[in-house]
Amino acid sequence: MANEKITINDIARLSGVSKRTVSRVINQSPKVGEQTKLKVEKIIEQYNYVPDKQARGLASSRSYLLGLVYDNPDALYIDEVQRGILSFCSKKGYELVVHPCRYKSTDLNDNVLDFVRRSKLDGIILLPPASEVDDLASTLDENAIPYVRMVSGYSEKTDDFVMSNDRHAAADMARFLVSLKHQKISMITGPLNYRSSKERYEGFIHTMENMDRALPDQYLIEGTNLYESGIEKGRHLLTLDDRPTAIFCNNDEMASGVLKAAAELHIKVPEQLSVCGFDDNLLASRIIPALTTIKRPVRQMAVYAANKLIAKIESNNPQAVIQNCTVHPELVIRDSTGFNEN
Amino acid sequence: MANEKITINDIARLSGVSKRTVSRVINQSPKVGEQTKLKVEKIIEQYNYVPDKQARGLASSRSYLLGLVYDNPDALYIDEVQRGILSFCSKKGYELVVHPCRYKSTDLNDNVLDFVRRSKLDGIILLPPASEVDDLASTLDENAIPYVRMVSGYSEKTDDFVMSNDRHAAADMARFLVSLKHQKISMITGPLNYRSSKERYEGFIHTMENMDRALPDQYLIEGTNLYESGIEKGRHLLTLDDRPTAIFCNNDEMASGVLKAAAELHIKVPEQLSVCGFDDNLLASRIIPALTTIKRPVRQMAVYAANKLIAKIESNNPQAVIQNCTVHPELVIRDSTGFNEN
DNA sequence: ATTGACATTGCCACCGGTGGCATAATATAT
DNA sequence: ATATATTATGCCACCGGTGGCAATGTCAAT
Repeated sequence: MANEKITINDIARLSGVSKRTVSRVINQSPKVGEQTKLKVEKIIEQYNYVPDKQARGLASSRSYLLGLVYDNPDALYIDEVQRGILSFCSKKGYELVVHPCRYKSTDLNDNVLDFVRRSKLDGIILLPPASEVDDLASTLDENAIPYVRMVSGYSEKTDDFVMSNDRHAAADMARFLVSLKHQKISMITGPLNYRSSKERYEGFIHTMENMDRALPDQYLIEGTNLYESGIEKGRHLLTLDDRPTAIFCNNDEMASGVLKAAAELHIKVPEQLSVCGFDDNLLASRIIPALTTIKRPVRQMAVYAANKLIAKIESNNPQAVIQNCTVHPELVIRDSTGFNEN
Repeated sequence: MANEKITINDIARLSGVSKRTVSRVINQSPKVGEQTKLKVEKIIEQYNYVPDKQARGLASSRSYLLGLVYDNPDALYIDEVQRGILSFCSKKGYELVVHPCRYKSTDLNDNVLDFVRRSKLDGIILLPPASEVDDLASTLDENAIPYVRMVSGYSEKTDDFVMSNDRHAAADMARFLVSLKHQKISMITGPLNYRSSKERYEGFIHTMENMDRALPDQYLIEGTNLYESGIEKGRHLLTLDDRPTAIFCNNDEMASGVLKAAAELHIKVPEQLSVCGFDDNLLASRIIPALTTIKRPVRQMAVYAANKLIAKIESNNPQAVIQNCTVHPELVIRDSTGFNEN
């Protein structure tokens, strides 16, 4: 099966047409006669011919390579995203090139531009928080580089976005905790300059306010999204004179930290304290007690993103791009939350 | 800075030599006059010229793309490997294309071959368990595709391997548990057809035997490396009439499962039971109690692998390849193990 | 029969590099 | 000085496709 490599010239000769016509068949050009097309396709099939990406790229300045740009320490999230993208793009004949970066670095724009140019990527997918940097998006626009941004929140300009409605999910969490009769509810937010953190924060506290349960200042703390931050802020909250009975964390990492702090202080979860997170990463189901959290359909988002990006690349008219891609995370109730006993 | 793209022809014209000579400079050919070389390099520098990978690839059948082939559900491991490889290969001008696969599928060989051909990859890195399939390695050899295999264990044919001495590390664990005065020690192995599982298994039980502490049959169980398997086998072991006081698991995933089972059965860790794993993935430090485990220097292995692969690709003589790459995992003692109290 | 419009196909240059060989320049031997 | 080896450089074809345009064929309209 794995013969010597066979080129467009071979196919042309074997099917008795010019290579240009074969090229047209490959690219599904409409201006090819029906029977010619069938004849060529048959030969292509028969010899298992696949066009050479490099040659194609050189001639048409395409590479059939997509880039994934991220600055996110959450390996579980990254892995899920990669698998989602690959599941879609590999069947479309694209491959995925990965590119971790430092989203805060001053040369982020140049760095990403370089990345795209060096491998002539056809387009890139941006993950938070890099996806939140509008300046980067502008630069990509200026250079006519197709891209899709995965973000939390929503935007009118849906063309370039795949969105997750974290705000709504955080509101669900607020209602859930209240339904468990908690009176003293606290939240450890992520860095509020991150869009996702802000969405979750606002969704949560606004809902609380609407139920006349506005969070007092000492119950509202900004963390860094890291485990260590969860421990630190957890310790702080749990040693307050009037400690909360429920803590909602911006992500599972910090929620794990809070569990750690609670364990140190011999506070029982969920009997004396309810803890919940956001993401539903692997940790959430493994840790003891298993975390009540919010599951983001990350893989689904990644599939949408790949779909959208390829649509953008392959169509010259932007209308062809699939429409609004918004995804709804949902509450997953496990063992770290319970009725308030007081 | 980001001018119109500048090609080898521009450089040739600007520096007053032929493009062939510029090509020689780029490729560090020795047959270029010293001052010519300097002159051209200066122009290249000045105009920030980078050769086009596709054109280069088309002409020389190289792509400057490396592939990463894996069938491993451990996202943390994969992420670490990716970052390790990238840290080395990006500065050498290579990019990384990722390719999850099903290592058991009957068309693994064809699948991987296809992957390599479609994108004309210069070489690939294989991760366990795919790296353990000798048949795949043979196929790659036959097709003259450069590759490096990351494996647990050792091999005489060090050329193609980056190895981790898991056997030795497992022996350390055996000695550690014995030093804690445990008498009834159990092991949940991974699937013994995996090389890594076998190495850890043998390192552990042989060391136990050498200390006259051979494991009785009922304390030796084969698991699947998955969390659920840890729960199931854990339950089984902990409900034996004469249950063990220490359980060594082939990986952290299963160790987490055992902790879960222990929690269900109200067995206190580490007071009544010591549990330990292998890998030191994120979970290990986050779970409560934090796991005693063995840390594999995964990133280091990945860097070695990239280094070795690129050396193979770039040199025609195999001697240039860096020598023996063996890495030594080490014991990390945390809170899930303690002195046997009986 | 002639012409024009349109659909189909082919020809050739070109994308940006590298390989092989010829040629020019310089050093060494006779 | 001349022949000979050695080094440095240039020329041209080629890698495997695509773009633009010309050529050919078909059919309806004049």
